Amino acid sequence: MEKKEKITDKKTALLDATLNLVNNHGFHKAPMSKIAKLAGVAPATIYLYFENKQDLINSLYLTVKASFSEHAFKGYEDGLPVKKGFEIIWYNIADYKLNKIDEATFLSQCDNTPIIDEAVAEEGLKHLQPLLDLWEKGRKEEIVKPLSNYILYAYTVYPLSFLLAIQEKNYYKLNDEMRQKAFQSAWDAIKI
Amino acid sequence: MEKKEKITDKKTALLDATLNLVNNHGFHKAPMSKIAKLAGVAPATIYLYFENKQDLINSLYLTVKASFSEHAFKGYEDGLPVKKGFEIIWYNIADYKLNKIDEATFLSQCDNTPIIDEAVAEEGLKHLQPLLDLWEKGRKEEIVKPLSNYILYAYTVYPLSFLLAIQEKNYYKLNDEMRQKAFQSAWDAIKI
DNA sequence: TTATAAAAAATGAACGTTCATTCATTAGAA
DNA sequence: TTCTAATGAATGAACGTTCATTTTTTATAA
Repeated sequence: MEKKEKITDKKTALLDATLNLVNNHGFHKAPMSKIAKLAGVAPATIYLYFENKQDLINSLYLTVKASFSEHAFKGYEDGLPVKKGFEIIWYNIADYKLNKIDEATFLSQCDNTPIIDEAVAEEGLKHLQPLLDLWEKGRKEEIVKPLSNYILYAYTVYPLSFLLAIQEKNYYKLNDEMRQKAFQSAWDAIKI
Repeated sequence: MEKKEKITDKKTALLDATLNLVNNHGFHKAPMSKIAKLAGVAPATIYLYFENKQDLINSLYLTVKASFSEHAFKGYEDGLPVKKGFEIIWYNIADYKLNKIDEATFLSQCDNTPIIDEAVAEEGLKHLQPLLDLWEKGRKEEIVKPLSNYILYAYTVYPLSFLLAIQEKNYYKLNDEMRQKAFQSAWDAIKI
């Protein structure tokens, strides 16, 4: 028990350190030596927990992606009305992107650069299935426009990445009122 | 005349090479030696045209951003009706993002990572002013929702980045019909 | 035009540094 | 004592950049 916890401890510290360094300085300025130092560990120790740097990055990506997906579907269940279900998921994602800033920023970076191995990136996509199912239902009920999942995603979830980036740069937080308006725009974009 | 052209030639070749390597393998796997080789030039030659690697990347960013902005406002003029003006600009941007794939992919990467110096990144933003002015007009005429420029951008232009990425990964091209539907969604998101 | 000198552009090898990774050794728990 | 986790110094490869030299272009004079 204790042993397991300790292992997780250092592993987590390493993942956290990597997240911070890659976010703030980019992959190319996040050397293993600095990651180790920030995690309070010797460089060689990294290799007890990860095969190499690429494995470290891939693991971080999958870890963060999993936490994101878990967040996205909190309180959601199949069978809810389409708009209600969509609202729940959308606000969950908004909360994650606008509060867990470091994690969300890192995901943005991974999705827009080739730093993650392709196979790993694809694995990260599978978590969104419930949302895709919901959209399918919405299309059948003619509540949602007959658009591909890609386009629906592009106009509802993806804009949140931009709002996150803006929020970070301007050091201001999107308040509840703005968030409601943003949701309305997302819904207007895809509703029939 | 000839001299000027030749200089531009090598500089252009270097920028092109950088664009390709950074796009396909990321900044950290785009060493100066490879950039030089791909441009058909000796490594030392790069330093005749650019101060260092950072300057090379910054220059590339500004060059591409300028070409993007030029494209965005082709055929647009002040005084057009808001929806018409927005349509022209939106389709221009869509054309750019979906056809000039390399350039657009590179811009995405720059906007989501810290590889560009902050001051340079801010300079790249100034080009969009006519669109911001148009939105201001739209808000005054109560055609466009009273949302900040950030949100309007997030729901109209930004989604195109996602569609670009998808198009790249799936090797399919968004046809005209899909493009029209995408425009409709963008407009639905922000119109009153 | 041709020959030659001066200037500019381009080069490839070399430099110092930084990096990811390894390994012999040590510290600590069982 | 035995075994595992952790270490810090060591290593070789790769990197960005520099520099002495060569090649190409331009300018000048015959």
